[in-house]
Order: sequence, then structure tokens, then C-alpha cells
Amino acid sequence: MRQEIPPHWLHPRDIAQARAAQAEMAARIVPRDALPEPPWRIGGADVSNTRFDPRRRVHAALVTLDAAQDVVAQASESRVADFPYVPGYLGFREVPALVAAWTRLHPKPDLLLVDGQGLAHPRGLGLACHLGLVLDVPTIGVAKSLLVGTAEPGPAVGDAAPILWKGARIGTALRTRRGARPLYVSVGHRVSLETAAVLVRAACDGRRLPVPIRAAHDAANAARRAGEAADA
DNA sequence: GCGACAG
DNA sequence: ATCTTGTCGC
Repeated sequence: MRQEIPPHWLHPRDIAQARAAQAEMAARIVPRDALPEPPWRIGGADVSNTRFDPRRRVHAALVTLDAAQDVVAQASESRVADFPYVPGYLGFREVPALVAAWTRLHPKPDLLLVDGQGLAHPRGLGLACHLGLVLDVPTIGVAKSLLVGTAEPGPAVGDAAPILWKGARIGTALRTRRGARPLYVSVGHRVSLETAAVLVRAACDGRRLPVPIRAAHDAANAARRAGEAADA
């Protein structure tokens, strides 16, 4: 339902304009539950990069799972990234390709688990927030490491600890697998932190990463291999 | 000024 | 993110 997406929200000319765009977007993030009625169809989003690629291509993938955690749809988009990888500005590199893939995903999920930070970001606008706002879809940030803040959850599966930064809580660190580093969950858009943590836990099946994220990761890698094969 | 730094 | 097999441990 999003009508007009300012061009610089997707294609800023430089870091200064990207920073300004993040401030504009951060002010529009809804950190509360604004979801359709459950049960929800959960989706996953991830992007794979071609190593040492002079063309700087990115391969974005989205998947939709049903209540049984089975993949019922997937879509991908391979293209040349028009923005470099800069910590804190990941969205400008990955969101454009993800948006393209989204238009071809059928059926679409009610909510997306995104491989990256949400509000646990230096300016409150991680990849999950960026994507959720542009698509106007509920999103949750699921990161494998911290960009800012600290958190130390207990060793048992299910143990959680707040991610603290500058005296405020910006997310939840979750132990999703024994002996493995925790996962860092934070609000993306239109979901509360409480709901985000509960859903991520429920989406795990014993491995460190939740099923939707793994499925998206696999799909992104498949798209990359296909693209690299079509090359040579 | 120095170090850190999602994917 | 990406390059990669076997191997150690529960």
C-alpha cells in the first residue's frame, strides 16, 4: 500500500544522502504489532554475494513457508549492486534486489524474517527495518552477530538476554542451539520485540538459524550458482 | 586519534 | 558475504 518511495531511500547518491534517508525512514518505523490475524505464513529473506566479482552482483531470495514449515514459494533476483557494502548501510545494497524478488513471490508471506539487524542498528534502521518499510510488510531482524550493543544469554536453548546499547534495550539475544553463538533478534517493522522473539524461537527446529532464514539462504545460494554457471 | 564494523 | 574436507565431540 506504500505509494511513493523517495528515490534516495533505495538509491542514494552517496553516504551522506543515505544517512539522511535512514533518518527519514527510522521516523516511520512501527515497533508494535500491526499484523493480520494469525495463523501467519512466515517468510525468509537473504542475499548471497559472488566472491571477487568485478561486477559486484548480489543474489536476493525470498521464501514463503506454510504452517508446517514447508517452502510453498520462492523468488530470487540477481543483479549488479549499485551501492557498496558499508557497515550500517547494508539496506542500500540489498533492498533493491529484494524488492524486485518480492514482486514475483506468490503467495506472499504475512511476515518476513530478515537476515540482518532491525532496530539494533546505530541509527535504528537495520536491513529488516529498511525492507519492511519499503514493502510495508511486517519484518523481524535476525542477525548472526552484533553491529552495536552487547548481550550475554545463558547456555540453555531458549535462554534470552536483552541487547543493551547506550542504556537502552534494542533487541533480544536468543540461544537457539546449545553450544552455538546466540542469534540477535530485533524489531524490523510492524512487530513488537516480544512477538519477534517468540516467533523466532518458534521458527527454530534445532539448528542455530530459524527454518525461514535457512531456506532463504539456500535459495540465494542457488540463484548465485545459477548465475555464475550462466556466465561461464 | 584509534578501533569496530550486520552481510 | 565468499573460499572448502575432514574431523572433533555430543
